[in-house]
Amino acid sequence: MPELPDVERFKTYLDATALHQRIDDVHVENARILDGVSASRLRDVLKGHSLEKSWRHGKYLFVRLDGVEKDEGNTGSDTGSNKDHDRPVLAFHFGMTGSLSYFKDLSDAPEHDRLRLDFDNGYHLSFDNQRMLGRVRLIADPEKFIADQKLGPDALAPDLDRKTFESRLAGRRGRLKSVLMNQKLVSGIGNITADEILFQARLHPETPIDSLSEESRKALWREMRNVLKTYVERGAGSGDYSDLPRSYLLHAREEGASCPRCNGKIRKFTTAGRSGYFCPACQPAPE
DNA sequence: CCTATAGCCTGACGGC
DNA sequence: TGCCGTCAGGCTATAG
Repeated sequence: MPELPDVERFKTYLDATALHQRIDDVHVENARILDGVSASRLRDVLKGHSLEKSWRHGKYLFVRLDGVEKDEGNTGSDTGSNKDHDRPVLAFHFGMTGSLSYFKDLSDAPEHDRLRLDFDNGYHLSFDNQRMLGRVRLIADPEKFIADQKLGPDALAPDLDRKTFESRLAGRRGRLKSVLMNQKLVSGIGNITADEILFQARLHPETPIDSLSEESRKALWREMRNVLKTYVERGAGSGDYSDLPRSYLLHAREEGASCPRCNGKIRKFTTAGRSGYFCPACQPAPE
């Protein structure tokens, strides 16, 4: 499930619920979802601290910790350890399934609770991750993390402009859909939003990226921003995307469904092991 | 360097 | 009802 719009919703949710509360305890229900940090170290680092600020980059949700209590024996000398960049950051990635869940009663814990924080107000925050393809990390430097992962700029970053976008796609030879989903070029687009962007831009998913006309490249840029913004706005809150415009492909993700725009038949196809949908009439094959 | 393909995981669903 | 294959809103390691 979690693509850019979903992770944006998780950020809103976390901001509205779990910030600024002291973490009393940490439960790692399944250590498989941890990467680069042990359960005991994660607990040691989190305990007594609070979540202070979150932000999203592509499909990652970062959460900076703050020190509610100073470490023992580190009280006197102020060597700059209080600066933002010295505080560790939690990095959530949800994989194909998952979400965050904030609740009071443990009986309301999600079924696939993999990591749970207990706050001093009696509430809990759980990392819900059925298929365990998601990962939680503890990182020192988010900028470095993004650089190390070679992640491209966030697809909705305000300072990402069309020129930069196009320059990042330049020189690629792959098919349109797999290029859009390559997080190293632009971060945040997944299977659903890739299909939607291509549908709205009226581009065939298997168009070689290097064959796009100037006009098509403009449409691609425009619809990438439009579609992602629209998904974020309409999905905000519930994560129910049924309120998307009628002209959106999301309502017709089924072989043989009628195209929301031309009433032709929607077709199912497979690229890179992922199944997708498109309208052969609205999105004619290249050549 | 690049692109395309298995494999990782669990669970829901449809066909037999 | 039960079993089994398929498939799922992602990514990585590996092959070509």
